[in-house]
Amino acid sequence: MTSLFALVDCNNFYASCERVFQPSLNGQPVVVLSNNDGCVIARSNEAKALGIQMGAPYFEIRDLVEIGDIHAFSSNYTLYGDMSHRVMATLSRFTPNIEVYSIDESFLDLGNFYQKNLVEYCWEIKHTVHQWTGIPVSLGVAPTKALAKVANRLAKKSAKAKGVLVLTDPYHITEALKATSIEDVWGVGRQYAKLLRKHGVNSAYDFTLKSDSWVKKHMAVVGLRLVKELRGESCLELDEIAPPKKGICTSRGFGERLTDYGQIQEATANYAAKCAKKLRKQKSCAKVMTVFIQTNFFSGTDQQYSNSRTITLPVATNSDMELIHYASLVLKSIFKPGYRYKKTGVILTEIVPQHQIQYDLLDNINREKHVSIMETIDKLTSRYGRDIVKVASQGYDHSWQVKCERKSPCYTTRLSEIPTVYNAT
DNA sequence: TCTGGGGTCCTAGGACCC
DNA sequence: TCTGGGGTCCTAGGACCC
Repeated sequence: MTSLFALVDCNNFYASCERVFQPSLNGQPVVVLSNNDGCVIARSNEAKALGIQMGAPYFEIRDLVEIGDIHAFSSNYTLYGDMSHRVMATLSRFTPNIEVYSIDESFLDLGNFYQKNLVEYCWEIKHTVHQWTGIPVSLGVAPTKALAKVANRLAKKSAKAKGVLVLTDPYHITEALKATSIEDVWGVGRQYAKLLRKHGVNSAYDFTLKSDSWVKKHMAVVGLRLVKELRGESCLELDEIAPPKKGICTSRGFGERLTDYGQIQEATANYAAKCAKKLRKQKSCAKVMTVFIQTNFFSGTDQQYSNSRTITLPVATNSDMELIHYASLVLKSIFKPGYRYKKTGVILTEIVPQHQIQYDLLDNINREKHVSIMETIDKLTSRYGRDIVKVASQGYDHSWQVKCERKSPCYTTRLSEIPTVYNAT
């Protein structure tokens, strides 16, 4: 049987989410900003047309925002996550086999759909998603995932395709590959693009003409898989079930530079609690923790310092109290006074299923109690909102928190309420 | 003044063992 | 003091993704 994949991609996803709830912004330039309102991470077509680049620092366009020529939003991941679920649920109606690849993209297995009128089916998918969720999507269909990516990109670019492109016959596939420059190929980043250009590879088509041995030598097995996919040989399967994460990280820049240890400690405690929550969500515990701290690399005037330390925990855990405790200890050991800090983060690795923990004979923590406390906290927060209950060292001042001055309401989910502080001792 | 955050996979090289 | 080779495990770093 021949394989066939559709790549469904939400157009300008974050910007589209904002527009669903403010339809007056349709046809207007809209951008969404990164944490701290630092730079542009999503743009509507109108914003792209104004020449605003991905990653452009916000201060470069602030004037245009202030006079109302561009509408800018702080990122609102609660809203985008919920909208993403709605889109994916809608897509699941169209095939039993779907891989949610990222917050705004899915691969659909259409292997059994060759006999269908594929173009018509794609249009039906596109219309239904738009009607049910308000989000515009584009579809690219082809015999491999890498080719479906190529098709999807052209579907968006081409005025004729209008968001749907089915690539099944060899002639059209070749034409599509010729029309795709090498840096636009999925899996070819800046370094590989440079290397390939140096060797005369300017398009995806040129790439398919390179020998397997050349590709393997310069781009290892990942590159080899990619070039085969572009030639139409399917090497990447549909991964329907997301495997549990092997590393979990929470880090953020502060709203302003911090020098005070207490504030940095509070931020770090909150990041540790966020990591713990992500662990519990996938029913895992972590055995190794890294904490890092850094000043602002971009500053030409500030004294620079950065450091990190990794520790192995006595017993793998997903408890807020325990992870906060260790994160605070590690932070203390790497914090040096006298610097203006920009960012800290907590990274957890050696992640194991929570029912497979190696206990330690010398362990004197009442783990059953921790588990039941965390279950209670999770229930309360899912019912009454994030931060309704927390560990005392997480504080409630939050002067370190990221700036998000232009955030839209969480239209589709419950709002947080006033926090109650839980004492962990 | 202002420049994101969270992941994955692969490889080379060193340490260590027999 | 010199003489090997092969295997495994771990880590750091590089490449990529959205």
